[in-house]
Amino acid sequence: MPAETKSCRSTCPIANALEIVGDKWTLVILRDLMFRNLHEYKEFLESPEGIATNILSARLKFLTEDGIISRIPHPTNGTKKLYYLTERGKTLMPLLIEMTIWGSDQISGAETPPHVITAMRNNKEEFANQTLESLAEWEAENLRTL
Amino acid sequence: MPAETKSCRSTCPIANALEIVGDKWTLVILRDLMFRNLHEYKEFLESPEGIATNILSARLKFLTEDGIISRIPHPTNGTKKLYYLTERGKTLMPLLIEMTIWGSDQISGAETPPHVITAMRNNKEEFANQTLESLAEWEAENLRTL
DNA sequence: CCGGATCCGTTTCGATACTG
DNA sequence: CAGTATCGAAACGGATCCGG
Repeated sequence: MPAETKSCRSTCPIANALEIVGDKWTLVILRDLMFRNLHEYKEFLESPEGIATNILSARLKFLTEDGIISRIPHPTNGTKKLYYLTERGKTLMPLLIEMTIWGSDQISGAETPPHVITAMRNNKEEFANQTLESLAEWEAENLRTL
Repeated sequence: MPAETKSCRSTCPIANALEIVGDKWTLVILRDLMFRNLHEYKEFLESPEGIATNILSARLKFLTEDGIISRIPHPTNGTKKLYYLTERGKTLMPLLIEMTIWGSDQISGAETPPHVITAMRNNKEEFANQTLESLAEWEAENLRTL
């Protein structure tokens, strides 16, 4: 009995997400953009995971070419750039939220606040909306020129 | 306003998921286990992504040691083994579902059935339950000996 | 045959030094 | 400060070999 018939509708399009989701550093950058309000090259570098400069450059380039993020010159500081999520990039949020939830309750008893997580788990929608809102705030401040 | 206070509660535990989610081949195997009802070494090898034997071995080993999957000797064929998701492994399903959804509607207009996806998107719970059910069916047939 | 370990040529990654 | 060059380390893919 061919297994393909009963499950995996449409050849399991997970493959299309592998380039993004299957890469550790890409995920770290996306997390920083979504949940930590980071927008600068230097800020990404200082993330606890310790990404290297060439890796960061490569991933930012890939994400930009792929339409997940975009960038502008820093409004006041000419030497800096600001990176931010495109609308397409924001569609990855449910995925990142699931990652956060799963990562939270796997290290049970560790440094993870107990019921904050269950709250997040029960209010994914609200959590997503709050996060989107804070992204919108940042955009309102920094993307006026567009 | 320090960005850390308003978002990223609890130091963003995404990091805990990176070993699993940040690896392409691990995700491919998990997809095969969850959505394609594959349970044998050889079946994984034949997946369209084309994983190499040594890579497959390494990932299966890691996933086993990490408690995501488990394995038993094939009930009728002594030389084969059967791999299957543990309860812990099944907790990754929401994440894989989000990956599937995201992968589906990014390749817009491609080989993806149109409204099947939106149905899946609107019925994540149901889709998850259906999938869990089909996993349970398989277990009922193959894990009797436990 | 099947799972899987080992070896090897090639590619990719990543830490650091360096440049504009 | 953003990004590149370099170079050793690791991962990958493929083939082969081994044990049951």
